[in-house]
Amino acid sequence: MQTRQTAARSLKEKQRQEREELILQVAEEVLMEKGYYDSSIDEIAGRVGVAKGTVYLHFPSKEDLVIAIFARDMQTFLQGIQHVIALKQTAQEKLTAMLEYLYSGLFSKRTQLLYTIFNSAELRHTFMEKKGCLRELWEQISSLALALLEEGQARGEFDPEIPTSVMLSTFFSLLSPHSYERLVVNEKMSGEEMVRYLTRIYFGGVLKR
Amino acid sequence: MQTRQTAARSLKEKQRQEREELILQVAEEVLMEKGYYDSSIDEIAGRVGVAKGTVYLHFPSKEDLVIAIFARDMQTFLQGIQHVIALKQTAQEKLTAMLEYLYSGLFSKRTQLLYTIFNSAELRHTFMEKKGCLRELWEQISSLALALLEEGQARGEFDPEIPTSVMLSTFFSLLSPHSYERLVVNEKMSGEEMVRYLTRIYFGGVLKR
Amino acid sequence: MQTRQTAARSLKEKQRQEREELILQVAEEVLMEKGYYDSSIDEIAGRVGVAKGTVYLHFPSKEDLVIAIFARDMQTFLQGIQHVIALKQTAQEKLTAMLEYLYSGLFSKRTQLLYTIFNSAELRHTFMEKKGCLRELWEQISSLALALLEEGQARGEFDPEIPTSVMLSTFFSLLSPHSYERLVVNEKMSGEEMVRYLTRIYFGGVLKR
Amino acid sequence: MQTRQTAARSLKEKQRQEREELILQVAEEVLMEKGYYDSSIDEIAGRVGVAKGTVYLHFPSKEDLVIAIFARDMQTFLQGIQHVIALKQTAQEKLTAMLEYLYSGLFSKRTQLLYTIFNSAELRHTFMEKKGCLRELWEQISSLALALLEEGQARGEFDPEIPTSVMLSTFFSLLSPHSYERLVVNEKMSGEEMVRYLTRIYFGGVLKR
DNA sequence: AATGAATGAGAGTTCATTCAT
DNA sequence: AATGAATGAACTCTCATTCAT
Repeated sequence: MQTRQTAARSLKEKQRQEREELILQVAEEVLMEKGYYDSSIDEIAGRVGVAKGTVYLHFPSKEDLVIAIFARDMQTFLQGIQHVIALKQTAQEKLTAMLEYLYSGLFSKRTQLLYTIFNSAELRHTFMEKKGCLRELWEQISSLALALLEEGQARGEFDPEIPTSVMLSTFFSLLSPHSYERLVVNEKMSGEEMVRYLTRIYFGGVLKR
Repeated sequence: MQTRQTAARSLKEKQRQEREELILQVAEEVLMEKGYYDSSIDEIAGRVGVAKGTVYLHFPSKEDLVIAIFARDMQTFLQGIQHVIALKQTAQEKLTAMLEYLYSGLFSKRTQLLYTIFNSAELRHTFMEKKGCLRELWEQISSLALALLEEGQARGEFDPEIPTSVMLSTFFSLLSPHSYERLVVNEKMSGEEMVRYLTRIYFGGVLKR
Repeated sequence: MQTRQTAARSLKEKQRQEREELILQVAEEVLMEKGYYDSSIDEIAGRVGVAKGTVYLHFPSKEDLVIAIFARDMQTFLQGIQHVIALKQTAQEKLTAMLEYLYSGLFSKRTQLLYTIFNSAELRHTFMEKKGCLRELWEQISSLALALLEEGQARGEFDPEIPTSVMLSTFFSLLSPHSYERLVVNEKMSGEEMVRYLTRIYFGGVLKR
Repeated sequence: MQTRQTAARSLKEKQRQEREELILQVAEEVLMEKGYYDSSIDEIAGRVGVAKGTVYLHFPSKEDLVIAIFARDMQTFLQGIQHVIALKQTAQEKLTAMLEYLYSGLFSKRTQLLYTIFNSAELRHTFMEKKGCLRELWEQISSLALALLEEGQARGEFDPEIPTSVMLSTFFSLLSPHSYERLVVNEKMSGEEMVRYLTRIYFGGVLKR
């Protein structure tokens, strides 16, 4: 049986988490619009509709707020990826499913955000190469893809003369924010279609077969 | 006939241009070392050996200075690319030569710099989508590659089912700063070797032939 | 006869006072450890084990909390001093006993705290020269010593050519926190020994007798 | 012969030093009025009549500004003290001259300021016990007085049973800001008179001779 | 033309205080 | 009565930009 107090406490806790989630969402939006340096805590707080201090109640610094956003996204990625690759058989199918997942619907924007960080030397250093959990999460995602590439190579699916490290880098470079903006935003190509072409290039090359 | 005055004036003009060139070079170095937000006009002026105000005599704002750097780099790229592709026959050879040029020796760092800007939402907006000059240059470079892809496709070299816009995006995504750091900086792969693998993937795919 | 209600009320009142006392004790500790500006209500509440708001139920502001601490300490001092001087005969003995009391055992740290406040322009202004209570208490302690000095002077014990106001100031300056730290903390001199030397200087001067 | 340029440069340099001096003076005033924590760079800049940034042009941080103030004061003290003690013979005369110097005219307020810092545990730690030049300067002033006390004791002038470290601490405790405010500000005693009484107590004690 | 001192808006961060629950 | 989330003013510090010399 719940006492009134525990009920109240869990209500507060729930509200707290809702607010934290709201801050994370708004901060992610602002981050995607303006990038790390042009996003200010003032603006994030303003858009959420709380005072600046409230943001600091949930996240001890701007850096920590951004890390929380990325950690959440990467965890979502990791779980989603693990789920979708479990449904496929070959390495090629699994890698394709990974790409489809990363650039489908809701996640495409988040993927863009992550790319932005990874492609900026300064930010990558700040957020990935320090102790934090982000490095670890990235290594997990990265290892997952690498394992598939090695497995595929071992089984004779993939070109044995290309180092898997190159295959891996290329795999994650397939969709830069630049490409995304050009193809999906400007040329109105659907995400699915884009992924279809990208995987076709990745696996088969651009040459006529 | 030149009067003493016009001679003096042209000397000054020459010195002015030399100084401007020096500022551009130093600013590019600083930009590559520290990124856009951590580069300060103070540091650039300091390294050049002029006062801060002098930088503003040449470039009306930090933004304009950076635009000038990129414009110069992109012009160099454009000319270099035009030169190297003139020496090759097929579209594939020409595109390969383009990549080799972009990531060879001196230019690899500049290429990284450009990629960083293009892949950062906030900076791309600031530098590409506002004032025309950079956008126009990029379109030229981009058109050059696009023309090769279309030509190659028309001649039956390239897969006719992949839209050339996708081929183009993928072509320019081949080397992200992330890949560069991973492969060249961490794994000590040579630039040439990396380009060889990337073109092999680009043209032939990762599948076993 | 007490009704159940009044009994309950007095119980609550007792708990209230115990809590207030606990807050005072903890706040004093924190104050001694960190000084006025580096002590936060958050930390005090945290160490007491209550919420921040609860501290404000007892003390309307940080300033008032600190005033309450000092008022309590000064009242303790006043009573202690009155007690120890009652046991002595001459003015010199009584003053010596006062010093011994102030810097013995438990009180030395509180004395330091008071000195810190009194010797800081900003804090003295805030705490002594505004609201009356502390000022009044200090006047009482001060008057007690002054009366002894005047009495001693009248009886021919003390130098008649030194104004008692100067004797008084000097008396209270004998042990600055600076001296305390130097002699007791760094040089490991015992409190008693230090008081012995200080009174020797105060009463007899540093000259050879 | 001075060129126009060098003349201009030295003018600028002169103006720069004048401004720096003005900032130091104003900052010292504010510091004396409000103490370290309640002084803000905004207020100092405002009183000087410059923008906040200008203060940071001269001093890299609030801490450094305060250190500069103290360093300047302590250097002035050190030189003044060395000068006045050179004119006296015995240790007693020299120490008296030191006190007279420290609390005379212009310096009395600065002395108060230094005392405030020395008597606040937190500030002493920040400003004295780090690497800075302040510790060194203080050691020099302190050593000067200690040497006189030891010399006086060796020559039989001073009580051989009181450790010189105690004599030293007591010497520097003679005039606390508290005493100063009480005697000079409230009771309108002149600085000279006060020093006369203080030295009388210090050297001869308060007892009737 | 060249300087660099001066500016001041704006950043991240802290914390005493309030008040709905 | 007790809570602690929320507030927002105030802080130190930065740096692109201006302008008197």
